[in-house]
Amino acid sequence: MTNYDQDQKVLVAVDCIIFGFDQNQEELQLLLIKRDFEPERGSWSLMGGFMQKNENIRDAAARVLTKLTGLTDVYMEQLKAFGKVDRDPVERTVSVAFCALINVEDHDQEMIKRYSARWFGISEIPQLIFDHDIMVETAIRRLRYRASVQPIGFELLPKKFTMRQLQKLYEEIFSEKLDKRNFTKKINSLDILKKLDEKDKQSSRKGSFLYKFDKNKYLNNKANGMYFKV
Amino acid sequence: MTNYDQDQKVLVAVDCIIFGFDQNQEELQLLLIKRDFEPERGSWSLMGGFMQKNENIRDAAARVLTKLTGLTDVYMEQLKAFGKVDRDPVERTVSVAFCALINVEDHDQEMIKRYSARWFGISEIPQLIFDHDIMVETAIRRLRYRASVQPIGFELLPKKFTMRQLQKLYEEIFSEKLDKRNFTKKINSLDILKKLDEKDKQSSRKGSFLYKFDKNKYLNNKANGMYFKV
DNA sequence: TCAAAAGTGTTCACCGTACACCCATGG
DNA sequence: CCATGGGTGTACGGTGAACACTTTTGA
Repeated sequence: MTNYDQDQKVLVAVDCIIFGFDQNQEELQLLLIKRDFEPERGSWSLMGGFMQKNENIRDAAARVLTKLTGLTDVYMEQLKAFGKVDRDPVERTVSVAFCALINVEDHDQEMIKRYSARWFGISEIPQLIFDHDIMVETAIRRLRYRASVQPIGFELLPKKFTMRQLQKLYEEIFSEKLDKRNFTKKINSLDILKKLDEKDKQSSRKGSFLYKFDKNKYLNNKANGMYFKV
Repeated sequence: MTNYDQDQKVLVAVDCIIFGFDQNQEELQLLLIKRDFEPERGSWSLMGGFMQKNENIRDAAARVLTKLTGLTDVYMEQLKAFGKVDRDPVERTVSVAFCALINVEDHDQEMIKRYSARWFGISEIPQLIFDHDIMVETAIRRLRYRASVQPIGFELLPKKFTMRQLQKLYEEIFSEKLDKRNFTKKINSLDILKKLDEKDKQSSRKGSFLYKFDKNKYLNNKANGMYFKV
């Protein structure tokens, strides 16, 4: 075995674009941390870390996510590598961005405080360090695409949710109002939900029925293809 | 400025999935090289190389592509990073895969010989080294998606082409037969081609009209959205 | 009894799909 | 004159999009 050129080694980082859906504000949000280290101490940033030499890159991203949220087994998707020479002022670093969808209820509030992290609505994201703003843009585009192709929204909701919550979530993802009747019709036609006998009374006097995502139904109907228009 | 942890540096490679469309065989093809160095000497492989420390990752991919084909200003799209610990047996290496679309007529035949490279139809791709087969799968999926969203096919054709060639190309990309009338109708409705007065007489006695991609028309109609069904 | 959200059906326009015949030409 | 590929139009069905009223119930 020959050895490769050793002079050109660089650091590989991972950065996590963490999406959540705030039930109360009915808002798609992003979890950002306030850096308490140089460079750019005090600026807002994605949660990141360095890939270890003996660690799969995907595992590195999962580790970093767990460090901030306490969550494991989270939906994660790699976006791409960001590799401009000067993207990190300290040293040449290639960063691989991952986008994660979490159920906000589940995550560890204490851990978040430890990193001075905060949720931001996707329409009010502050300026971010390095090329993190481009990563976020990329992530939102990917989320939209993914949501139009797979029933991915359920990752962002609690186990039980109402049709209205689901609709609000998709409205946030696609940044457009959807028609209540058309939405219900579409979702029902996909045949991937189980309607429960319970109602959620939080948001109205009448109450609205709760649903669960039914993975078995989904796997049977997988041939369906598109879920929503892009 | 603090310094990051220096122990974890790794090599970053780029690998190019190079697509071409063979006019004669009407086949979508992939350009592969026969490795004349260890490890895996003699095996088929994607063209790759290492990113230099002072080089944007995208530029590294372009450099590698030029090295093999002689071409510059080629359509390239990053797929993603591949970063399993053991993907390269020699040493920990993260590879970023790029997919490139080239016009086969333009490329440098001599250079290809120098690398013992060869074109393979996408349905007859040999076993590849490392995780290159997964990269190729990913690239084909991305090509399909991209072709359904952008008028990308023209990158693979000569400047002037017939409606039949374009159709064959899309048939290859989507691996399905398309109806001649529906195809023509669809393409015409997009209003992105300029019909020329010339005919190509190679494939029939009657001859078939040549077209050119009209970038101005395309940019004006960009709002169109989808191009083909996925 | 009233305010506020939940739930529900129909119509129309457009687009994707299926489908078959005539045309032009070189040999 | 004929074999070969090139070019063209129509009819149907499905899906997305627009649109408004009734129901429930806690205050």
